[in-house]
Amino acid sequence: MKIEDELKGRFRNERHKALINLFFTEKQLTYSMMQLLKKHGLTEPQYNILRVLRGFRSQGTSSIGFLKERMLDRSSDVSRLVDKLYDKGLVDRKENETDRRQKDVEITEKGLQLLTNMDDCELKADTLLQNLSDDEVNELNRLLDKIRN
Amino acid sequence: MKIEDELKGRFRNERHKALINLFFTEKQLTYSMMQLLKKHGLTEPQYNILRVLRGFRSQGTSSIGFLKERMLDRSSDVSRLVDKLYDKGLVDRKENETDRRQKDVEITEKGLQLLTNMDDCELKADTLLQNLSDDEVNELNRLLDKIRN
DNA sequence: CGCAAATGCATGTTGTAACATATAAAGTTC
DNA sequence: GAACTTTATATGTTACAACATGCATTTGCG
Repeated sequence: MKIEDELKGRFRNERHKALINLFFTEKQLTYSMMQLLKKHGLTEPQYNILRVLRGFRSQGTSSIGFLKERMLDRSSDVSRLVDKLYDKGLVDRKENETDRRQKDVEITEKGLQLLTNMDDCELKADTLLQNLSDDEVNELNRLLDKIRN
Repeated sequence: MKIEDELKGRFRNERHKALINLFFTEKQLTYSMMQLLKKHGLTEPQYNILRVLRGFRSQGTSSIGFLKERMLDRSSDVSRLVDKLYDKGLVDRKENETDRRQKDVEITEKGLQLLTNMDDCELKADTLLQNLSDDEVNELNRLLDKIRN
């Protein structure tokens, strides 16, 4: 459906429309993702952290700051997110030996298993853009990169 | 900057990257908008409501449900948003005469003046996509519409 | 070394999104 | 017109984002 109909609003110009369109589309996609994640008891930022931890597991533990850098939302409150994951037994946390300000965060076996069970999320995520052809996906990436410079 | 560098992550495929790219770009743009709005003491949904109220002013007052339909975020808690705007004297609110369940919401003079003073927000909003050509803006709109069907 | 600045993380506070539920009025059915 | 359903809005609760601040540790520099 076209955005004009969906929002029943008017736009100043195509540029304005594109901005709102971006916001609106993102909200819809985020909502779809969230519904999936909720089934597994995770929020989007929590899932994000687990995936980063798994991704960098071979390179050793990750500090809070390291995780923060890799979050979509840089203002993310990683300390408290890790708290939650720790409470659920999905990550481990200890003091770094050489820099005692840092915490070494690591995904647990339980966390890894959860991610494995969440394969459906990844599959679903890839279908969210199924209406686009491969070329269109590339074009979208190009345009989004360009927006941010 | 390309999204790979920004997030320092890896993506399963271009489709996955596009999804994250969309989320990430939206966050950046939202943040820019928010900073602007904050100068005027409004949040994005509050601003949104005021603009809708102004836009439909010639067609009479708006109900809460009418406003809800026109919000980006349909789950928006319009009742409480209107409360806030009412407290600030930016909108008026009275009971609808023919249907006493409904509330007639109306933007006040003060609200209209605030919007006028916020022209810079609109100008700025249009520059957020300034890196894109007109054709690219149209292409972006097309792709986003297509994502949502 | 001794001290100021920077860094890494934690925590307190405020506002708001998300969700469920409540309340009241209007519409529908018989 | 009584009973039920639907609609319009309000409110209660929980979790989390945003922002500021605090505290401990490390770093840099005279």
